[in-house]
Amino acid sequence: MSSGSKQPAPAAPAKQPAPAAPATPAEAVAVQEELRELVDLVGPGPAAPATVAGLDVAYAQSGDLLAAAVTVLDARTLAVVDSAVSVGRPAFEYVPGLFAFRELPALLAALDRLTTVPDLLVCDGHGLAHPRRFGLACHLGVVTGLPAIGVGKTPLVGEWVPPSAERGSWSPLRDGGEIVGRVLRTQDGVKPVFVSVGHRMSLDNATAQVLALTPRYRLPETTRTADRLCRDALADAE
DNA sequence: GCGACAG
DNA sequence: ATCTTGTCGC
Repeated sequence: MSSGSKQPAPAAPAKQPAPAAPATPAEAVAVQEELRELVDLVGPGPAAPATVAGLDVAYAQSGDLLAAAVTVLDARTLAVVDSAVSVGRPAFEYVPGLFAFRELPALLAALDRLTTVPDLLVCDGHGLAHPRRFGLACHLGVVTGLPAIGVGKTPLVGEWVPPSAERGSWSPLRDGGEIVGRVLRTQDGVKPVFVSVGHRMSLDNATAQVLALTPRYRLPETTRTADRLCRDALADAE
């Protein structure tokens, strides 16, 4: 578009030029230290997103092949309206705290294949609830410019007390003197999940979105549909 | 030194 | 993440 267009430029979320892929854990840490400054902690993010994306990755037994999937759900009906997959190799060894570098390239490739742009990314892993406050959800949020939240099944950092047994109850996840997320009960009597902000979202809104995505099961429908898709894609690839 | 450690 | 049998419960 020329600078003489009638309309002002759309307020497109600023994508972040992807830094070179790190080759060593030390380089990966340096990338995190650099990108963490770009995380938007204010949000508050969309109160009523039209579409919400789920991202997940499945690995082959051999460990040298993976399939990444993104499913986009209508936030109101939770029906899948778009999806994409990408098969590849793990881009990094698995190191707790550097987990994102393994799956990021494949996840970004899958995101690129979508025909729509989701209003929110729901990631399988943590956001701020990370040793350097830059988990997968922050990384994906900063690189895509999209609002993002992290939903982890097990803790990585922090201390907490179990929330009461009813769906919707939560307790703060604390680490190093700060609140980095929430331990949220998504169904009565099930193990809680660990919700944290990724990018351009408030913790309150992140919690609300996760509850809206868990009408029946412990994990968000976004995660469930993406999990099924990447498993199927991996089976086809083998 | 020992234990913990997203997926 | 993935490897794994049965089992308890709706």
